[in-house]
Amino acid sequence: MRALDPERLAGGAVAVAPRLLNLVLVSGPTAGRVVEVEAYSAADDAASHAFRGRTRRNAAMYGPPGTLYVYLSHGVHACANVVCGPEGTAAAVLVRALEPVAGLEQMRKRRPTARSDDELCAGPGRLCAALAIGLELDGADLVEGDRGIQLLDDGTTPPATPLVGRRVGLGTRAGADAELPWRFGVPGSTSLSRPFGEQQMTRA
DNA sequence: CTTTGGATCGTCT
DNA sequence: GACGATCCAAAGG
Repeated sequence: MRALDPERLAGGAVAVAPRLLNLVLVSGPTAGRVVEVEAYSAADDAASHAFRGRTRRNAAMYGPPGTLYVYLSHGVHACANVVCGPEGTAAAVLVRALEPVAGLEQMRKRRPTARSDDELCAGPGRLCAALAIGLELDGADLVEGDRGIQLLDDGTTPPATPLVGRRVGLGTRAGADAELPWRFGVPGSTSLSRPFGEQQMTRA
């Protein structure tokens, strides 16, 4: 296990997102391997929280690459993003699913509704619950790991050919391009939030 | 299996 | 005052 090379966070959300696959997110005694992510560009992406400029909520997105951006979804679930470069552009990558690696006992206690270990971190809200990632961690430095949460490289390289698909759950915002293939996954993973490919349209 | 609606609250209009 | 980058349980086929 070694610290994340900052170079891996340079280059914009769409370029960075697939490169984050297979890194390990560690939060206290719990840890999971990143198996699914989504890119959120800023100025050119109506689906991004930073599309309309800086606000109190999205301030962390304007921090340096490697900053953790946590927001509350539907007043119920926290979702975690990794801010990437170039610094100040407010580009970020949403972590959508992890494969549980350590602290499974703790995760099961935090997520009693999970039917199997594969479901513990299979979803942006789910993984935050399993790793106890809350709003209080917004703005943490994932490279230094100063606040008990860190992104590490255990030597596993990103998949040469990641799964690619459309982003999930985009709102009905005018201008948001739901067709963009900005969702990436690790082929064969059994911890994805949902399948890739020409699948369901949970939104009409 | 698919579809539907409720929960719940910080943020922005 | 409206609305989610979601999750889950319940109801319907």
